[in-house]
Amino acid sequence: MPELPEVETVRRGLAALVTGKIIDHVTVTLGRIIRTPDDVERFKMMLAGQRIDSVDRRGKYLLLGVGPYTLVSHLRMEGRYGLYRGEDPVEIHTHVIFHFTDGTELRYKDVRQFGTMDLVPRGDFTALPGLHALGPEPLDELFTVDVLRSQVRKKRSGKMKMLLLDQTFVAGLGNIYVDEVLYLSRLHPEAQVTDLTEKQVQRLHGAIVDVLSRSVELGGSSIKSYVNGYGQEGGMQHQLRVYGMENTPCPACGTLIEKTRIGGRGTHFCPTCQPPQGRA
DNA sequence: CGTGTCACCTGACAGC
DNA sequence: TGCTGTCAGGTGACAC
Repeated sequence: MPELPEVETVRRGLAALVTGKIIDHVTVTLGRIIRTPDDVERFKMMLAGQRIDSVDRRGKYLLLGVGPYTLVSHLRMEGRYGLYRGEDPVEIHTHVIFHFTDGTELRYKDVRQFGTMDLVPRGDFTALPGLHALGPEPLDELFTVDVLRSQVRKKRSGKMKMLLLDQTFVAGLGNIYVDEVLYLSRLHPEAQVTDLTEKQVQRLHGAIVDVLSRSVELGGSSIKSYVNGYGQEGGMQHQLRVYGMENTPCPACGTLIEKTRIGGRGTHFCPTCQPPQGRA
């Protein structure tokens, strides 16, 4: 489900819905979701009585400030949150429920059960390598062409598709937006990182910022099941140029969009606008 | 270090 | 109808 724009949309919803609420107690019906601490009972004890005082995001991670802790939540493929009244029937695939003192509940649902929660000392992410080693935040004003260039120059080899999926390179891109960014940059997904020209680095920077910021504005892409904290779909799926558009004409040149498999991930591109040699 | 494969799960869908 | 195989927005472990 979620890449940066979807997680940011969820974050905004949660910030409005649960900031200031006090957790009375927590119910966990699928212990696997809770990674830290390793004892689920301890997880529940630590959260009882705490107030949610912030909802932030880093890359694809949601960061809830709860008393002396940060609750780090990763939705992986299909995790989603919703605010319910206590008397609302609990839907299938609900695995964690935060019961608030006002009678409402924040529920975490996850069909594929891939999502994770880690409760760590506030701001201390050293025990979470995936979060700790995250690359620059692409919608931060500090993410300049210079920053992107230095990230690119760190790489000795590799294909563009793999580079953009690497969360230590730039945080928050996933399979949808990587394909969209490569299309807008006119780069073939198998182009070699080391072959990037200065001009291509600049185009890449512009494409990353453009695609992600447009998607955040539209509330993300709803491809299958994604909805925000209010249960609403996003609007970015209607603006995707190549993802999921195989065998339809490229909006720029009319060539049929192709779908292949690179690094095990479905990869969509226009063979004309994104030639293998990567000139233009 | 890079890359390919698999595993973690369930559900949707195509094809037989 | 039902079976089988494939695929899905992510990441981490593992083998070369």
